[in-house]
Amino acid sequence: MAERQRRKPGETREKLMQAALTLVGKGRHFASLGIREVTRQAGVVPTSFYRHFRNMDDLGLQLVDELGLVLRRMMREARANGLQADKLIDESVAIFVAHVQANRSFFLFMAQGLAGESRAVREAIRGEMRFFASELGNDLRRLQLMPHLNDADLALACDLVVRTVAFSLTDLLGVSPDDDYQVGEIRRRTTRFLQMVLVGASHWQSDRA
Amino acid sequence: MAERQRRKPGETREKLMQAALTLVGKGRHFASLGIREVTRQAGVVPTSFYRHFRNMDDLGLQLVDELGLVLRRMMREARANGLQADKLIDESVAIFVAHVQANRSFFLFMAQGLAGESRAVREAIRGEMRFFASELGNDLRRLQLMPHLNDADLALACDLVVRTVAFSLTDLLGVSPDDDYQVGEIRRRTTRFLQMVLVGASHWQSDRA
DNA sequence: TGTACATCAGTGAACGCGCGTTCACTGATGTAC
DNA sequence: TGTACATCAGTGAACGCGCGTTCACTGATGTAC
Repeated sequence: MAERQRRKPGETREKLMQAALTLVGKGRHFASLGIREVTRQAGVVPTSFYRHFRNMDDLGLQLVDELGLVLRRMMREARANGLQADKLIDESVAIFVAHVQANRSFFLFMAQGLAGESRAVREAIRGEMRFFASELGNDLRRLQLMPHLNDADLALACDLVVRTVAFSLTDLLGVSPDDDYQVGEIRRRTTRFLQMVLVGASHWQSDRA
Repeated sequence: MAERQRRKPGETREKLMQAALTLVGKGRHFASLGIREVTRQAGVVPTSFYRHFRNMDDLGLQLVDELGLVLRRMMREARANGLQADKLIDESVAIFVAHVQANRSFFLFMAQGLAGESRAVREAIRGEMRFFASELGNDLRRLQLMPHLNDADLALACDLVVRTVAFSLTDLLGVSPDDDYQVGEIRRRTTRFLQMVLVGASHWQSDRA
C-alpha cells in the first residue's frame, strides 16, 4: 500500500499540524497530545512525524507561526472595515468574534499556549500579542484618536486593550460556538470593557499627578 | 516495608496534591501529568492514588478548592491592610504579587486551568474569579469609591479589574521569581493598568450616550 | 473496660496496551552532465 | 534530451518501557455491645 507517495511537498506536514489542531478543537489540551495520536488523526504512519518535526514542541512552535498569519489576516480585515471612531470598537470586536469562530482550534491553541508547557511557545504567543498591540498603537496615532497620550502611555493603553480582548477569547472559547445568545453576550461585554478602557485612556493625562 | 501506615488521616491525599503542584511548579503542565508520575513524586505506591481520587481530573478539582482558600486568604490580607483610596491600588497589587510568589505552584495551576482540558476545573476557576469580583464590588460600594456607577456598571468595572490582574498573573509566572527587577516592572505595570481602568470607571457614567 | 468485628488506607505483583523511537526499505522527484 | 545518481518523504516491523488499572493482601483505627 505504498501508493501515491509524495503528492505535494509539505502535504503531510500540513496534515499533521491540522490533526493537532483538530484534537485541540475536540477539547484536548495540546500538552497532553502524543506523536502517535497526532499521526493517527492525520492518517499517517507514526514514523512520518519525524520527517517534519523533532517533537511535539517543535510542531507547537510551527503552529504559532501559522497563528501569526491568522492574526494578521484578522488585523487587515479590521483595518479595511472602515475607520470612523464612532463604531470602531463595535465593529472590531465583531470581526474578532467572527475570526475566532472561524478558526476556533487555532485560538484554542493560542489560549492554551499562553500558560503552556513550552517556554518557546509561550514567548512566541506573547510576541504575537506585542506585535498586535504595537500595530494598534500605530493606528491610533495615525488616526489621532489619543493625541494627548505620550508614546509610553499609548503603548500602555494598547497593551491593556489587547489583554482585555485576549481574556474575552477565553470566555468565547468556553461557550458553544452555536450558542448565539452567549456569544452575543460576550461580544457586548467585551465592547463595554474596551469602552471603559478607552474612557480611561482619554482621561489619562489629566488624571496623572 | 509495610511499616507506619495510617499516620494521619488525609496525609497521603495531601502528599499527592502537593506532588502534583510540585511538578507543575517545575514547569510541567497539569494536563500532561500521569498518575504514576504523581505518586512517584509523592513517594507513594501507585495504587494509593485510587484511595483518594478517581482520576487526575478529580485531583484537579480538589486543587481548585484549595486554591479558593489561598485566594480568600489573599483577599483578607488586602482588606486588613488599610483602605485609604490613596495607596489602595499600589498596596493591593503588592499583596497580590507577594502571594503569587509565596504560592507560585498554586497560581501556575490556576493559570493553566483557565484554558485547561477539564471543563469542571475551568468553570471552578472562573467561579473563583467571579467571587473575587463580587467581593471587590462589595468593598467599593461600602467605601463609596464609585458612587456614580449603578450595580451593573460597577460589576463590569470589577470584572475588568480582576481580569487585568489575572492576566498580570501570567506575566508574573513567566519570569523568574528571583528576578526582582522584572517582578517590580510587572508590579508597576499592573498598577498602571488598574489606574487606567479605574479612571475609566470614574468617568464612565458621564461618557455614556 | 475488654472483646469482636467492620472499615479504611496502605502494600506489591501483575495485566495488557499504547507510547516514543530506531531501523532498513522503497519509490518518486530533483540535479549534473 | 537522456541517463545516472542523490535526496527526500513516505512505509512497516520491531524494541523496550512506562502507563492506568485490577486484585488480593495486611494491619491500624473506629465502633458496638
